[in-house]
Amino acid sequence: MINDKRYRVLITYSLFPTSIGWCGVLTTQRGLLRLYAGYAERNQLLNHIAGAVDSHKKKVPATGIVIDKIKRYCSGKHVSFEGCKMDWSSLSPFQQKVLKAALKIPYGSVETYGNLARTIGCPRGARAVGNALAKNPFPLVIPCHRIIRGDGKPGGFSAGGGVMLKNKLLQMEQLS
DNA sequence: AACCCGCCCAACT
DNA sequence: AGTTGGGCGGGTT
Repeated sequence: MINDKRYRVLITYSLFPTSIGWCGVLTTQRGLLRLYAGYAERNQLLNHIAGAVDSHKKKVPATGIVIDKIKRYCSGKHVSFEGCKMDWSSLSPFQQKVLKAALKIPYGSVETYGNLARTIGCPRGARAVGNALAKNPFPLVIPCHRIIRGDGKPGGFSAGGGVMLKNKLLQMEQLS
């Protein structure tokens, strides 16, 4: 539950439908706080948001740079999320290291959990990397779907649509 | 000090 | 191709 004092200031949220399902965005003045993607039902998403933050939040229209990028990405466009301001304050140093390394994997390419572990100087930390990615608060923007297992299988995906969505995103990027 | 994991690798069948 | 078993490191309770 994100109900820390430091978040009490203001959280805004928006919901919007896309080709990969309902998506949602939570923001603070520090930037993007959390992103949701791939929900079949709007209410599902709403419940997840309700479970993640307390009542100090305000609904705002689904507009803005980040949301526009997400919409374009979901329609199959080659979108760079570079420059998106994100609120990292609730993440551990290790999670930040993993997510920032994942951020560098370009559109249309993939990397393995093991290799990502090596690039952050943690050569036997593949599983720890998976653990950190499982809690990625910014799916799509931080492309955790581009990280797959060493044997070529997709591995897991904890955002809205599960592994099905992971495969769909990878397929979308190959075709662009 | 136990668990739990979006893993990996070698060694099998 | 699938399965098994040991090892792994970070996070959570």
